[in-house]
Amino acid sequence: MNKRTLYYVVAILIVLGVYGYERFLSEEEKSEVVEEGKATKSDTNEYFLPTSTTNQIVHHEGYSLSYNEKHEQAEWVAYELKKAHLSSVNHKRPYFEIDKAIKTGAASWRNYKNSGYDRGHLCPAGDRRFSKDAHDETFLTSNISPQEHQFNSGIWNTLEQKVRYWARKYDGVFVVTGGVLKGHMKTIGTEEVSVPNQFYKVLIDNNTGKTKMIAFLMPHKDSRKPLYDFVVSVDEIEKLTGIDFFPELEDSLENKLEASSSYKDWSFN
DNA sequence: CTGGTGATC
DNA sequence: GATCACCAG
Repeated sequence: MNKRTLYYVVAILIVLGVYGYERFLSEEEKSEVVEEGKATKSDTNEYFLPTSTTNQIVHHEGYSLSYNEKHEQAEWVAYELKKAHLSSVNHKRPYFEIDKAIKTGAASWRNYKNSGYDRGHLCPAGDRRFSKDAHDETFLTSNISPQEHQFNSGIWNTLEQKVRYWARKYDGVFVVTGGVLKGHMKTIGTEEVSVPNQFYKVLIDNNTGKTKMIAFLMPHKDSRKPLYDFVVSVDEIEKLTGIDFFPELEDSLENKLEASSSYKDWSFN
């Protein structure tokens, strides 16, 4: 065998090897995560996971969530948005699927049909564009909440884009998002999916040396106010939702950061 | 980017 | 039900 042929054979073997490995990974994902919702998560993910008020945490490949059966949606969705996750690859939008990992039964997408409300992503599809699987995984019904289109495509979208900006600038952020599932709420569909009156987003950056947090609380309506007008302390969101956001942080650091509603460490430019 | 709807097979 | 074309903020 001459040298040229040898290189050719080696190249083929590498391609087949990578293909086989990806197949292996996708099989593993199917059996463990999508169907069973078992606890496969990164250490970072585990460290920053909030508490669940409903005792139903489900882990997917690209995000974890706590499902509230009564309100037929997640009380929080949490994921790490790494700088390396940011991608300009476009994927075709899939159909929403009922999340089989929710043991009490996740809401059907039919509840949203002709409801007048968007199927608003909690973990945005735009944050999971680095692979088709990660992107498609955001189209599970456990990852959506009814949102007014003007809100979703307006100030909420602006906030989501700002999060991507911060992920790029600060080399990744950890994100927790949800609707405030309290008080009187409108419902949609036969399963009575609650329409939150407020949405929140909590961010922590623990990888640029100094740990920093920022939290947003927004009324469920579009606004032309600047984003920083919606900054609140993490404590305020914990008080509203009953969720403890970063229980595994060292207590004195947690107390100090969660009490602050300062946004001086976060660039709004 | 964030989304929806109507026609078609 | 799946797809494609077309629509809006």
